[in-house]
Amino acid sequence: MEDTALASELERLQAMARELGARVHDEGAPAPARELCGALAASVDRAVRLAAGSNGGNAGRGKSNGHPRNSCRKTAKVRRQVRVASVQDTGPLDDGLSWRKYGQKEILGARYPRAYFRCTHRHTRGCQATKQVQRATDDPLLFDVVYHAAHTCDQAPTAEPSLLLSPERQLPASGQEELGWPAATEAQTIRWPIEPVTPFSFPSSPAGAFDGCYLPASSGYGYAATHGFVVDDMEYQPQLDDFFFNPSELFQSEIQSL
DNA sequence: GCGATTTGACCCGT
DNA sequence: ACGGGTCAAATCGC
Repeated sequence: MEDTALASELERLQAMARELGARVHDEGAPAPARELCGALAASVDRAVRLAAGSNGGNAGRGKSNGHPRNSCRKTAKVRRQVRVASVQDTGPLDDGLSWRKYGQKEILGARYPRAYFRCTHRHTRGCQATKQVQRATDDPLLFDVVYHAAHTCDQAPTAEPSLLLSPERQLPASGQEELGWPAATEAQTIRWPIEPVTPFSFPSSPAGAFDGCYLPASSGYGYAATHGFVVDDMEYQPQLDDFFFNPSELFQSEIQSL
């Protein structure tokens, strides 16, 4: 998406978030709903700032470690990069897929370490899917999630990208056509452990944990976060539109889960 | 006991 | 030599 279009969409989202907040407040919605709206507004504001910083095509991406991604020797394998915003600093990451953490490294110039995950079924089914998750230096509530390869095991992402805010910018034209990505898009939902000692300790989750709902009905982590996405992939646009035009439905499901 | 996580060591590309 | 990615033993939790 071009930057101007992105900015336009974000402005619309921002306006709707404010409108929603006003309505929720006026109609005496439950406190959790009002808090959620506030969190949404904060997340949108961050997204707008990021988009503003993306003029010239670098919306915070690649800034996390101070090095352009092209400098990474494995850049060619990068399939999708997703910048994820967590409104509240609670709850672990969960995308409905089964990931197993196999490493974590301090990255030069980055405040937070990078965590490495691979598919739980790597050995049993030979699934080569991996992802890297790193908290953004410039905004601790944002996460850069980089997916490598695609899941070749049977599991499919069950979490729909219900809160994709906006494509951040396009990936370099590095052969997405050969990815074999599942038809269902992947999404990240942030649930943080409260003030984690190590920034990345995302318990893997069994497929089906979300049951198609953007938030599970309950969680031992105490759901708090509304989750924003800033995605580097145009495939998310239809879901973006859904969110833009049906935000109330989304929040209804969230409120019910509280 | 089994599977997941942690973390230091090792490997590899630049 | 350095930095990023992965391995694998130790540890933890259910």
